[in-house]
Amino acid sequence: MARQGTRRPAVLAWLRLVRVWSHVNRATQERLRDWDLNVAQFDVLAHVGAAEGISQQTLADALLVSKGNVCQLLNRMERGGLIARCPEGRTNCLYLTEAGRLLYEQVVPAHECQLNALLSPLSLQEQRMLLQLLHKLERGLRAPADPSPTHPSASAVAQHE
Amino acid sequence: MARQGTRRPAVLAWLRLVRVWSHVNRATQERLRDWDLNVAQFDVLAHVGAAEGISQQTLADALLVSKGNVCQLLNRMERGGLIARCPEGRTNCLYLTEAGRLLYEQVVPAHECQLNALLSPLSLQEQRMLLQLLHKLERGLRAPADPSPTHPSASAVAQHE
DNA sequence: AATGCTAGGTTTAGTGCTAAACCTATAGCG
DNA sequence: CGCTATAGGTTTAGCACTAAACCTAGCATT
Repeated sequence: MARQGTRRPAVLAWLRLVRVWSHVNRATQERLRDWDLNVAQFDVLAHVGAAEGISQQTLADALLVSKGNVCQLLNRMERGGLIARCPEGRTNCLYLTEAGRLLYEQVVPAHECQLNALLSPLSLQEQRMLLQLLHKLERGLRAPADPSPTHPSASAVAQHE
Repeated sequence: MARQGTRRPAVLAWLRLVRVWSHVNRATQERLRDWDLNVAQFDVLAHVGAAEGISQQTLADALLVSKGNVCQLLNRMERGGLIARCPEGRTNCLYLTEAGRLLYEQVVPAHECQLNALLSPLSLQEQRMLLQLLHKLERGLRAPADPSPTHPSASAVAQHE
């Protein structure tokens, strides 16, 4: 309670990011219930719809979830008639069914629309700024063992203890 | 993937935000395993340590989780000797035990340090920019759902004690 | 061909969270 | 007082995800 003043921007930014994530996530979740989808299922639908023929493993990597999870998700969605597994060699290529594509073409624009609305407290320019910052951050995160620690901003790391 | 060009900044920003969230979350999770804590338990520890005497309900609201979840978390942490429930009226006031405070004073700075390192791809100024954008976004998100913005000034400062 | 290796997929045990029902002490009100 | 409503906490059923074991088809090497 005493150390509010000592909080670094990184910590505060993370707290806010978590809250924003949580809020948007919940809103999304609620909205998707209208189509009997949860967020993970939507992600599958959107991803397969945008890149048909993708394999389960690749899909799992793209969605940042385990392949076991993808397998279970697909079981349900296949049973629900949205997705088709098409064995090819030893991989399953994934495609939308008729129903799947129909749903895709409704729900994806709706979702993008909702996101647009949710982010509307920021102007377009601010959204682009946010996008850019997150992009930079993400690239930096993905290369943690970066052999070129060129940034003098490493002072951030060194300043503890 | 396919239709990148048609995507609005809001959608792209959200995708990036999710990836950043996921990455940092995982990194945090891994680090906390050294102390036999998961993220939720850490959050409880950090929050109670920063605001002792808080009630379970208030804690749940602050952590954006259900009170049932908090109850279960506290059961374990109480059994683990980190947290003490102190009944007062019909509410339970929460305090850290000796061991809890000891852990708190190790793990919270370490966590903040890790966050600092994780966000270090961004300069301090960029972190502040990010913080500001997220702050604005968060306020905007909370507003449409909440028709009574009774304390507009307080929300800016006293968010986290 | 026979052998072994590996990549893709599936299964399963276990964890963490939620929603919703449940319990109970207190507050409010007649 | 006594009765009800409700806020805080607990319990429970169920879902979503993971890690890790498992399975098996295809490939390489011999």
